[in-house]
Amino acid sequence: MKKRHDTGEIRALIEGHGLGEAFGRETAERMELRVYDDGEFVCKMGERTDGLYVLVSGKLKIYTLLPSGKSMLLRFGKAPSLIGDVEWTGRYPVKNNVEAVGECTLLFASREVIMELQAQRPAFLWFMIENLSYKLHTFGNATAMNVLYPVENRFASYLLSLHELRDRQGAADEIRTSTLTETAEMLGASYRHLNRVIARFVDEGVLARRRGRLVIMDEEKLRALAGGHSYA
Amino acid sequence: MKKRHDTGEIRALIEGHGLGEAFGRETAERMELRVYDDGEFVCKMGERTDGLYVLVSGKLKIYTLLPSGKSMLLRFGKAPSLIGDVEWTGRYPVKNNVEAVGECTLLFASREVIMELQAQRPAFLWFMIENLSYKLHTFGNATAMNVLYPVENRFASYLLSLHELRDRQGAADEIRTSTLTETAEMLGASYRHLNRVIARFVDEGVLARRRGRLVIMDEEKLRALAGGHSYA
DNA sequence: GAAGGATTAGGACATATGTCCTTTGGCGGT
DNA sequence: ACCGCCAAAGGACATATGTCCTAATCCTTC
Repeated sequence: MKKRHDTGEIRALIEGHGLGEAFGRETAERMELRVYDDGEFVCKMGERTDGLYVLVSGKLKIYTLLPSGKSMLLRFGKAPSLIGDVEWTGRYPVKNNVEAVGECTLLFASREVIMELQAQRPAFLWFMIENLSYKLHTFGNATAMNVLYPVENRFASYLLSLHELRDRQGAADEIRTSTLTETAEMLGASYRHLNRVIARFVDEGVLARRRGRLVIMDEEKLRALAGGHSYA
Repeated sequence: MKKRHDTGEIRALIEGHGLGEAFGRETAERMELRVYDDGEFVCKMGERTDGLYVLVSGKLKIYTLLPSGKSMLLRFGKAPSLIGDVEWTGRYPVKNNVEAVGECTLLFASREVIMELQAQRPAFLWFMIENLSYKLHTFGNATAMNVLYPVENRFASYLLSLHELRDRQGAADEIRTSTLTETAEMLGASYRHLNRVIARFVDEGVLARRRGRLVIMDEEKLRALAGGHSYA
């Protein structure tokens, strides 16, 4: 992770993402820019956050590790997503892993700066409230999806999320599934089962395997399988 | 649902639940007390809330209805639990059903009153933020539980939640399972399957069936089955 | 380019859970 | 007391998913 302190750039990013109202003028000078490489962690479970992050470019994978040792994908974060909003009050430890998927840039404001400049500003507090509300509101959907829908649908949704990401980055035609084992964990399923699902998809012409990678053959069918739900 | 406007009583409840700081002095006069009977709805999915509620006595069952027609238990709310905190900004429609389990009393402040008296008070905004953070923090656990654990464990947890409720109300020894079909829906399982699980529990001496009702025979085993997770 | 480890692919079998259907028993209404 | 309905109880069978194992592949390193 690399840090930058270009106040002009930070100011531009804040304005560009419509955050000018939430963060006052002066805050920009005290914020920094943090750039993460693919696979780097913005924060890990159990740690304490040092402040508040705003994703301004790239995509984040947010997931949790369970006592059983399994992991579960919660969602993907895209700009301008707040990270550490649950924890920045200092009351809770980090509960989920946040990992960069491709290069990511985040704005960062330390807890001290926020407490000093923002803690009494209603505009900022409102911003936090609306963001938290939004998360709670959408989180419900994700939960329902996890409980209700079989792996088949969740996997379709997962693929589409990555697919959209790919489009934005103009990368190759293949899905970036670091490893299928890992993907299986994301979905809270066993590798074996995911494999079965993939086999079925290939059978039905939705996917194709190419040298171990997956290629989407029929985006329409995939979208139908995802059933309107999305991790993105 | 019955309303009351006893300002003295409201003030006492606010103080008694440590909410004095969050709500200013003047707000009490503009709040009301709403009493719900067992089974009544505090709010239903899709409706708009009229304001913010604080549960001060009784227990609430919070669940959601899914497009597939199934329902899923999210959690039980106990005092002093905020209801409508996600929706009160008016940005989102109600997403979950909130139903009284036994008689419940809630403090109520309309959106107008809040906007007029609280929207610019950092103390209130902080209160909301901390509450939302708390919910997001705990919600993660529930989700994990739903995805990870089989019906057997979730049901054990559900029974214990109701059991604790019963203790507090000093009611009979039987579990209040309005109907097993409904319970099954709460757990996101089919009635048939829940029935199988119950049969197994009876086999193992954890539960007993008595005239269609269930009786806990071995609370220890039940607690072990719940594995430390709880909907309460 | 061969050895070794990781990753993928898939067979065999067990468990979790769903759907459909039948029987039984309790309880209100006549 | 009789009827009829609804919830409870459970059989039969299908699907979803897990665990354990084995074989084929790919990639890295020596």
